[in-house]
Amino acid sequence: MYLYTISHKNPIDLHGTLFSGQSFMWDNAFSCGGLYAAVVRGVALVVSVQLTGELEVHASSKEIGGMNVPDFIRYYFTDDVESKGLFPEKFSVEFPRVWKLVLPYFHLKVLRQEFFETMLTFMCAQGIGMHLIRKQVSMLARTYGESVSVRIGERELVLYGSPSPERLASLDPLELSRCTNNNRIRAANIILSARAIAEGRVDIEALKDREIPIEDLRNMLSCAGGIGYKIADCIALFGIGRFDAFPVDTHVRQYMAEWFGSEAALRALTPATYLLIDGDARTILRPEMAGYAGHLLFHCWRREIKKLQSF
DNA sequence: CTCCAGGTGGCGA
DNA sequence: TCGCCACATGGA
Repeated sequence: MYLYTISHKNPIDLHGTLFSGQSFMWDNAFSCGGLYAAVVRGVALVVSVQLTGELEVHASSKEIGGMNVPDFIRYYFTDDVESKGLFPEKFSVEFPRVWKLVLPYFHLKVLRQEFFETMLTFMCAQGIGMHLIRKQVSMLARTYGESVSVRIGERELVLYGSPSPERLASLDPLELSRCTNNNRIRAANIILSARAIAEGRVDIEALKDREIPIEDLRNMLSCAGGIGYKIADCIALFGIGRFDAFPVDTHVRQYMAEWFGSEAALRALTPATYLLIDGDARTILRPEMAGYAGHLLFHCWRREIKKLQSF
């Protein structure tokens, strides 16, 4: 293991709500007591925040995806995204009550996670509670992911990476459904998507082209079975780093109605309604950062209003 | 028991 | 396009 002490510009707190996206849904990457551990691109990472505010990082390799560890960590935790610029200037004046509520959530970071890992975890996140989603993701990793054993001082940790498309491609839906809440339709859809990637029928690098308008990207991603607008936007936001993607789920719909008076958000979440709410959000938030800011609002809503404990 | 959870897709009117 | 319903499980 290699040890690094990494300075960063923006506040990063590994406690509680801090982690965004499926980072803390991803049970293999846990963040308890200020500690974060995960396998990223085959490299084991154990990260903790020091009293000085710096990050202490144990890594099983000096390099991750062609980057040195400190650079990768700052990239992965989106240290380049300034929390000050997430909301429009006038937001605090137009919505003072929401502004006051969301202020404590500015330390929350949306992570730049892997494409297939993001697709897999969010395909498991349909109409069920966070608890069950984590259970599926955890079981998928322990059953089909590659394990990496690491030693941090006296602590022995066994971490599991996200399953590769190749590993899942050859599975039978009935077998995989043991890890997908017994939902065979979901398992079959995951296998189909895994095959498409493993066989090179989906060009992931092409999807990462920043020139693609977000509505085009959403349409391209939602072509696959089991992926609608919401999951497509989640993949774009968390798996491609498209912070302009604004996933609308049951919680977002609720706060768009309650906090911002969106008429569309009062109606059932059909595809047409989805696009209307998306449009409303872009008039309230900075379009290019709508998803990132929306994610702070998402956790704020769940914790402060809905009083939910789970992340 | 009922309702809701980080939805999607098939169906009929 | 819109309203139901199945898919599956678990917690409040």
